[in-house]
Amino acid sequence: MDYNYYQIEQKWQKYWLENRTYAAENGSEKPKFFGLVEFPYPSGQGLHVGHARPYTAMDVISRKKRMEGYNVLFPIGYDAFGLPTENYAIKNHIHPAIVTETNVSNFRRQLQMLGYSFDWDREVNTTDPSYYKWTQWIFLRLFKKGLAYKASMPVNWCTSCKIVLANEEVVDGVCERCGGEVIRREKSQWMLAITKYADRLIDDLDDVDFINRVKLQQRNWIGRSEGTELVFGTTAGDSLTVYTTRCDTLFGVTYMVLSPEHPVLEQWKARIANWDDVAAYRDEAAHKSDFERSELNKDKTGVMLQGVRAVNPATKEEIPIFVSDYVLMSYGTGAVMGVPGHDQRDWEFATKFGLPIIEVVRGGDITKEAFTLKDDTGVMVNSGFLNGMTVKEAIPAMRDWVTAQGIGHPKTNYKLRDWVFSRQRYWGEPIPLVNCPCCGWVPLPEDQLPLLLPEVDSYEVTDTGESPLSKMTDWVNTTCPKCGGPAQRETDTMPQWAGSSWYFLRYMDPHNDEAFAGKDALQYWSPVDWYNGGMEHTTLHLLYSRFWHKFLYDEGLVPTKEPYAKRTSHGMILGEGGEKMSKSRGNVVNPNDIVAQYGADTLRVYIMFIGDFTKAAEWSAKAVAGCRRFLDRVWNLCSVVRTGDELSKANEKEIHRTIQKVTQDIDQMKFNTAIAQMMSLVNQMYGGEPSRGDIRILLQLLSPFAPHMAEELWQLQGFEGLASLSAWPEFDESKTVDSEKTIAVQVNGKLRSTVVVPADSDEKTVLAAALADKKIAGYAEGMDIVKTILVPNKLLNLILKPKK
RNA sequence: GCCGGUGUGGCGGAAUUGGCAUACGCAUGGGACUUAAAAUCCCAGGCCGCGAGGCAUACGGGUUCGACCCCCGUCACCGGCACCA
Repeated sequence: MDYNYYQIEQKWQKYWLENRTYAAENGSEKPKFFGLVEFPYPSGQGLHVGHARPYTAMDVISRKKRMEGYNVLFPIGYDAFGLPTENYAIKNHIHPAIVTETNVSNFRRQLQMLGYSFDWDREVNTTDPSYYKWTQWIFLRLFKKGLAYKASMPVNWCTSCKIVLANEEVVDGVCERCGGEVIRREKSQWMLAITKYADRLIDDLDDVDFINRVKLQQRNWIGRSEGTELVFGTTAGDSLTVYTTRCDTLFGVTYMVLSPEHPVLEQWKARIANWDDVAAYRDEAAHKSDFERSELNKDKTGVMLQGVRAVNPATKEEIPIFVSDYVLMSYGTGAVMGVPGHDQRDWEFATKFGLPIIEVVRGGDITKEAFTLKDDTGVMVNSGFLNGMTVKEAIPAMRDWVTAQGIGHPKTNYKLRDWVFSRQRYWGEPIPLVNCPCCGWVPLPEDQLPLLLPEVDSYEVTDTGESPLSKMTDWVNTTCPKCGGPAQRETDTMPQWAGSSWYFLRYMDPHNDEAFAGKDALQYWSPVDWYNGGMEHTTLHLLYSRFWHKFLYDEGLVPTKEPYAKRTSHGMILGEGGEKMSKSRGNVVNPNDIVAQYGADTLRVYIMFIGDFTKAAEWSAKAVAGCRRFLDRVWNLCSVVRTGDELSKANEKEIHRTIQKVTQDIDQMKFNTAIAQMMSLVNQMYGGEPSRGDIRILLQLLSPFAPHMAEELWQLQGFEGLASLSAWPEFDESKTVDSEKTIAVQVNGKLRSTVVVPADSDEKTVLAAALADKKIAGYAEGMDIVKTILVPNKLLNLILKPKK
């Protein structure tokens, strides 16, 4: 009988779906396992083999957990708000909801085609009003706690399309669609105060099992830095505050620099003799994009203020103040003290403008470059009371001094910025706030949620940069929920990150219309036990969702501080030739084609066998065929009805080893070696007659990887129930060991021969066996055995020296 | 520049508290079956050498009875951040 993968896969997919085989149970007495994969953005291109890798991996893990007796929640959904859909809708004059519907159907069909054991009763879709009701509800909680606020923020503005662009639409400083100039423009935006959670987002990483590079990347992204804020007096009679991590170098400060956006400039306008130059420099900086401003850090530019100078509090000397765009308004205080001897950027600036460079830490050659080491290498000089100290000693000494003088204090800064939460787009969650001339921003009452997206005629953004919703005057004009007076709705929508920040919670209780999820469901399923996803989501999605979850925890709405107990990450699937798969390169592999040609089980086995799960892997059409060959061999071996429910003598040992290896490897995501071991077992079984008992175990181990075939053969052999719900086999370690061992024999560290001895033989026995070996005897001839090293059951090393 | 990762046959990759390097698969060669081919099944193989043996885990050192593995240095590639004071 041939392996008819098409019929078999159709049959079992239909069976699983109709019988709700993999539905998770709320309120079960069983231990739970919540395995999570990143839900897809349902693009028009459909599922990509890149999706198949992480999805198959977590499916394998979930299927094994189910067989191990867990109540498994393995859900899927769609993160369906987003730009590509909106752009497609604009271009083709189709409502984005309809585009989404079509794409979702396609994704669902493809996911089912791959035999994933998702609980299809729990599918979620972020664009569904019954879902985004709760996204809006959580936003309002944030708003009520003061964590959502309005601020003027720069946006990317395409001067030719006259629209606001997302960062990813700005390519090399120009508009991705038209190539037009992109400038920074201030716009009032909703912000979320994620920086208030910065410390906890760092510190709580100690309590979760995330792979190290995720933790590191999040820590670096948050960028906590411990330093000092210092106040400098000015000749204008006011003061200027700077942030520094090197307060020890205060005696070496020879100038100050302000960011072009620094507000003090306006205050000093009347005093600044060269105001025209300063204003011109400021305008020029404003017209530079972020890209231009940060791209070339080679040449420092700036203008010295005429008429205002600062005073170094340590030396009491007057020093000049500059404006320069190498200082960022968005970090620290927007002003820095210039220490050209010990900061490379300051060194370049001072060299260009001919400013004095003072050495205050001895140890380098400051005529060539700044000396920046912060360890014990340098010694303080030219620094009054700090002289003779190391930098490590001088930092706290100076911090104490400025604190005592009342001109400074310790301060922690972060690179992390607050989250810009507004988008001037149609296809996103409406922000449920009303702007009332009397009451200000007023949240919609809960019973008015969800605030639905209105039907609009055009999804095009306006040429003023406002959201398309702003043209809907019927929708925009409303009454204030507080005072009943005329008021206007917010017309910006939420970013795509909103819906994905809490979706894992909805899976726990997806049909609840009283709450985003019920208390019992949250208590039972929290936290997510294992979340696998791409490294590209480390600093945005993963951080945002941890932030929301911590907020919900503070509100008493979820039971755990952290949403995910464990986070792992997969490598990318590259096209043949080792390049990233892309439409333009024409190297995209469509899962539909592979399934049509070889079947879903082959695709699953191949994508798990392709290489180390955590590393990038190159697609190989030939190697796919090899995996199909393996499944054919399994089919030919197992489609013959066998006899004997006990394990066969010939295969028993290898079977126990395989159970052990597959069990351990799946837990460590070493899927490739688990499959290699099953291949070896099958190779061995070809050498003899496997019993029905042998086959049973093989099918169970194979079931997570090739579930359709395993199920079919299970039925064919007449085993009870479903392979995928059978109890995961256990191994007996004592049955995995050999009674005889092959011992490597080395002479002076080089392998010279091998001998076979009973397991656990002592040194004497092994040595005797070794000396009985012709080759070893030859080496030992005329030599003294100086030393022997035995690694039990593995190796014997003889150290020989010529006899005297 | 800073942070992290990786480097093993013709190819994808195995092997870690330091103990037989190259499992498994692809490609290749040989054999069986076949009128023949495909498919299938079996066997072989790091490189050099007739052989004894020698040389091999990016490169150069070191520690060790013994190093793909640990330490020091160098190179290459990949990812993240990047004027963060």
